[in-house]
Amino acid sequence: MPAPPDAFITGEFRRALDDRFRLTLPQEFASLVADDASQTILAKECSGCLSLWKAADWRVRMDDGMSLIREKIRTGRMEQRWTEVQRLGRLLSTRSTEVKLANRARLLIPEGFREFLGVEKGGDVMVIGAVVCVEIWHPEAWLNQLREDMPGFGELFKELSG
Amino acid sequence: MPAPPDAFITGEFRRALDDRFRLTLPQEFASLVADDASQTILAKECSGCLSLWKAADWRVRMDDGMSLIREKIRTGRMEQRWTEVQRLGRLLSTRSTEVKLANRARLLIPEGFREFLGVEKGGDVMVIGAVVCVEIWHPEAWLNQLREDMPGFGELFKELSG
DNA sequence: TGAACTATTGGGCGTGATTCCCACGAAGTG
DNA sequence: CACTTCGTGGGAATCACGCCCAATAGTTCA
Repeated sequence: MPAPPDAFITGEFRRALDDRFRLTLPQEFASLVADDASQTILAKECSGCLSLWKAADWRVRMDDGMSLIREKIRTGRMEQRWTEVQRLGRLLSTRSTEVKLANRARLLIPEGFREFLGVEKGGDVMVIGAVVCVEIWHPEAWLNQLREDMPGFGELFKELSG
Repeated sequence: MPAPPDAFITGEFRRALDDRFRLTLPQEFASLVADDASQTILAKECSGCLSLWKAADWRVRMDDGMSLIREKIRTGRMEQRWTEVQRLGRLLSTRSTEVKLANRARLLIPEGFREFLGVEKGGDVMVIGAVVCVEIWHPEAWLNQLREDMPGFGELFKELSG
């Protein structure tokens, strides 16, 4: 990530979804992933997990394919790349969307992301600070993830901090 | 791409065809693929998928392809391929039509395109922004496409379709 | 301990989006 | 000509979402 002046995003919370699929983020998270206009990027990570990003950070993360497309389009040279652009564009569309937080911290999970998260209306989710973004987990998926990742924590921490 | 710095077309929506094979586009898409006279190009992409283009963009896309072929023909590098060229010519004819968006951003899917899309009247379709065009997918075909393009999301589909 | 705040949650309501459904007219058929 | 099919237009019920406020719960500060 681009050395953000922002603090690391950390913490773990249990939250419940509305019957309208609204989720109020812990206020401290909201300010870290939203811009002044309360806009953020909501993305699909893996089954049972969504993530929230500052638009700028998300763009950086996506840059693999997208910036290339942007360039091609800008310069109008796209010869044989049309279908490729279409394909990536398609994926960009399913993968993420921009959303606005109401009341500074309330997120409406859009259709399409609900099924992906796999939580019923009114159900619980885990909201996790993942340093560079906020993750929203289906409780069970979260447990599985933990079981899988925890043993490697010490190793990973050493690797990333050393 | 034409100079007009049109915004990326993105977004994913589920929509229903009405009993007469009409599809109301998400209004944000309508203006991005239609000109002032509400005309757009409807094209066949692959079985289960149609696409909508601004006429200008479609022309550019075709020309990019055509000029390549023209070049090959001109330089005589088409020897054995004539039957294929012929086949291509044939396909070009059915590949696209110009359609007019009626009243409420409503698109009548013409005969010939219906079977290609493979959705019954009243059935659901997915409407996807593919950056340079809008795509209309048969739900099943869309899932298959995702499975193919996003193997990482593998588990999801097991759950969603199971 | 109590008052003042803040964070979180639940729900009302208005507006616009999406559907469902029907009417009208042109075209096709026997 | 009676009857059916299809393209078109539009009315209207329904639904979803944005906006806002009220109630509750939890914390901080005198």
